[in-house]
Amino acid sequence: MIKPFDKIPLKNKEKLIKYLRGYSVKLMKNEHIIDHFKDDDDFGIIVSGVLKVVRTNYNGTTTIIEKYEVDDMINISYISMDGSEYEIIADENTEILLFSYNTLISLDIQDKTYNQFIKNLFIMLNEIITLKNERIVILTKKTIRDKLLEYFNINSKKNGSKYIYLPFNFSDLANYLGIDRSAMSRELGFLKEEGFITIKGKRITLMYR
Amino acid sequence: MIKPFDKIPLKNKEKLIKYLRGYSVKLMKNEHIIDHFKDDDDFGIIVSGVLKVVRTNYNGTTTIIEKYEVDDMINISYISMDGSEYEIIADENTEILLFSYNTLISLDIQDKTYNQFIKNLFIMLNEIITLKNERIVILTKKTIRDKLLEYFNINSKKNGSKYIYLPFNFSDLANYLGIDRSAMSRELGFLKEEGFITIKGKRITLMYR
DNA sequence: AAAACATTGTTGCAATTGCAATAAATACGA
DNA sequence: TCGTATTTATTGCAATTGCAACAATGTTTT
Repeated sequence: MIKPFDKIPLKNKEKLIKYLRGYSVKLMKNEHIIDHFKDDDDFGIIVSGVLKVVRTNYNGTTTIIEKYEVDDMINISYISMDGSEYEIIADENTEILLFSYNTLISLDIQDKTYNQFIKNLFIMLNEIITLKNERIVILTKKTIRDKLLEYFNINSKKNGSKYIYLPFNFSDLANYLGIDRSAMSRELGFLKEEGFITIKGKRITLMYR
Repeated sequence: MIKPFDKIPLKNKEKLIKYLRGYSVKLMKNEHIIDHFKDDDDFGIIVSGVLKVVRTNYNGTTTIIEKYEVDDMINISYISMDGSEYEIIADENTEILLFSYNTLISLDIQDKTYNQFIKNLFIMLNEIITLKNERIVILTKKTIRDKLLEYFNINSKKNGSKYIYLPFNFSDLANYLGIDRSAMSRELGFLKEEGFITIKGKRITLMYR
């Protein structure tokens, strides 16, 4: 998996960051990013730690929408629009490198480091799109069962195995699939009963593969 | 809105395409793209015409998932995986420029045209991600009403107006929102009754703005 | 080890939704 | 303009789902 500064020597990296007027922000656990970034600086790279995007429900319960980890790229603008019900919060002490997206794309220089950086980001975006597409395919399925099976199939294909290791807990899975957790639990129960799957912790085995 | 070959003179563009071993494919209306591209060539740009991604239902009805028009970029690999229920079909006579994504990203040259091209694609991908995110936000809403209202809000914000002009028909809207068309029609009826919206053709007015 | 907290399982019930079938309205072509 | 095809509206009904409340299990902290 490619990273933002792959193939870029440390020295050049530092020059590049200066050039892009990137600056680092350090968040304590549970701090909100909104308090730190300026309007224009809508583009970040996680240097260390973890950021989570949470949605706070009308009744006060919060669910995690996404997680960003080291070397992930995050587009802050789409989440932090005013009136948004989403917030970006540090899940632990976290450092982010912030840029202005506009500065990034309006530079008109022929610089090897800069070009390599753009190219790395390009590749990363392409991977992100693949993931978003997968999620959209799942979310457009009509029933919980179909969503689960689609999720299973995609992930079983990915690692060429009938085993699936959930990268998060069942609560977050339900969230990712856009369904109620208890309803999902019920449906997983049916799938187990009918012999389609077995579950041990975060490992799901597809019996029909 | 940026295009793949912005800021690239025609002459350089032709050189670049040769360099990337891009080649053009012409599809007649209703032809499937699957018959034309090689495994490795998973990356295309629409030169003329329209491509549609359709999902064929178990009972034979097909729904349009996405449309690609001139200068749109299309990542074919994610759709054309075997066992996929999706197909890419020419909606009219269409010409596509096909590349190998791997060739594109593994080139290691310092060439102005090439770099500009990557940069353009980078910007385009970023826009695509914004759109995908919007759709995901909508799709994760629990009720039809909430999906509709979210869709309205996003689009009303976008053009800073209480009017929304649907870019497709209601059938495709239901599809975009991942819901049953008749159920959507019913809910739109309620929203009209309750005075939230009025509808005239493809124009929806938000009365609460 | 106990207590506090977090995650997962279960279930009744009401509300929402998909589905199917049909009617009405609109667009389109001969 | 008439007829045909496509799109949209309507509605009954069964199935699915979200919600709430609570139990059970697992994890972490003191």
